[in-house]
Amino acid sequence: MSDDQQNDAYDYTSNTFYHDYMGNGGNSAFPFFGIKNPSIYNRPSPAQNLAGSSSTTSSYDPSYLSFTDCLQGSAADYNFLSGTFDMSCDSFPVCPVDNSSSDKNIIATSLGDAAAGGTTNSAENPRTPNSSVSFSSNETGIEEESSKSNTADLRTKGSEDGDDKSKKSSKPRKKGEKKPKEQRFAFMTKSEIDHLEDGYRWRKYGQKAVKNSPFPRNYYRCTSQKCTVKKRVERSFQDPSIVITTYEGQHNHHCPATLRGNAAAMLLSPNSSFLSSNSSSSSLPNFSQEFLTQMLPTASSNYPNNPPSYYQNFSPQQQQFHFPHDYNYFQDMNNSSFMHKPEP
DNA sequence: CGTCTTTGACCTGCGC
DNA sequence: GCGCAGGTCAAAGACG
Repeated sequence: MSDDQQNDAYDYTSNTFYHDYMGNGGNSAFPFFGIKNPSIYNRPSPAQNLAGSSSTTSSYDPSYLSFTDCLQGSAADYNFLSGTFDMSCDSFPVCPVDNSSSDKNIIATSLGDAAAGGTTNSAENPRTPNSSVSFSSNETGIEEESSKSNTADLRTKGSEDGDDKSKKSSKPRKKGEKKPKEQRFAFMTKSEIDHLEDGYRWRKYGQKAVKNSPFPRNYYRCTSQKCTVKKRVERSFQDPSIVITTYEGQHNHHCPATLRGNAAAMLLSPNSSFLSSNSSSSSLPNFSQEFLTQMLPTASSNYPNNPPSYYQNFSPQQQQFHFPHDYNYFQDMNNSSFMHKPEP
C-alpha cells in the first residue's frame, strides 16, 4: 500500500471518495477496481472491516471497488456522467460482500435479461448454456423494480435486434413489456489506451459524445458471428486517465486469443468449476488469459518468458495493482498458485 | 477485396 | 407532445 493510497479518504456521509487510485501518480496501465464506490454503504466502515478481518494485510481500502464487486455487478449502475453510483436506483444490485462468509460465489449479478423470464427472441439469439443465470432472490426483485430507475446510459436496447438488421422497423413491443437487459460488467482501468486488448475481436459500430464530458463514448460489438456481446468504452471526465469499460452480454464462443489453459483464464471461463461451484452458471464475460493475467497481478509464473505487453511497458512500481479485499476468494482456489499476495 | 473505422441520421425511452 | 440524450444503423472511406 502506498502512501498516496493511505492519504485517500472516504467520506461516509457524502459517499464521496477519490484520489490517486493506484497511489503511483497515475501511470499504470493495469486494470483495477478502485473506483468511487458508494456501494460500500452496505459495508462495514474501514475500521470495522479491518477489525473484523482475518486478513493480515491492511492494504484493503473498502472504498475501492473490489474485483468481486465487479463480478457481482455492483459496478453496473455506475453513472458515467457523474462518476457516481446511482444509489437511488431501485435496481441497484445490492450484493454486499461479506468477507467472513464462506460463500465463494463470485458470479456476477445480472441486471436483467434472464431474470425477466428470458429474452423475447431467445430463438434467434440463443444464449450459451452458461448464461442461464441462476439468480438470487434479490436479482429477481431487481428486474421487477428496475423499470423506473436505471440511468439512461446503462439502458440497453436488449438483444432483440441482435442479428436483425432491420432495426429501424423493430417489432412493436407490447404495452408494459420491458426490454430485457443484458448482463453488464463494468470496470475501470487506468490506462492511456482506450480500447484494452481482452483477447476478443471487436468492431466499432458507434461513437457518441457524452453529455458534460469532453470524451466520446465508443461502442463495440464482438465480431464473432451470432455473438451479441457489446462493450462500451469511455474515459472518465473526472479523471481522464481512467477508462471505463462496460461489457454487455456474454460471449457464446471461446476467446480466439486463448484456447490454452491458464488458471486465470479458467477462473472466468464458461466451464470454470470455480464459477459453477456455487452456481449453476456464469453471467460473466469470459475474458482472455492475457487480459486476466493483466487484471490479476501475479505472477510472473504466468508468463515467465512472454509478459503481456502492458507489463513490458511499465516498471514494477508502475505495475502496482490495488488488490481487492476479496482477494482471499481467489486464494481459496485450489489452483491459487497463479496469485501471489502483495507485500504489505 | 475484406475488414475496420468514421460519422451523420435515425430510433428509442425518459422527463418535463 | 416535445425535447433531450443515449444507442444503433449503415453508407462511405481508409487501410492492409
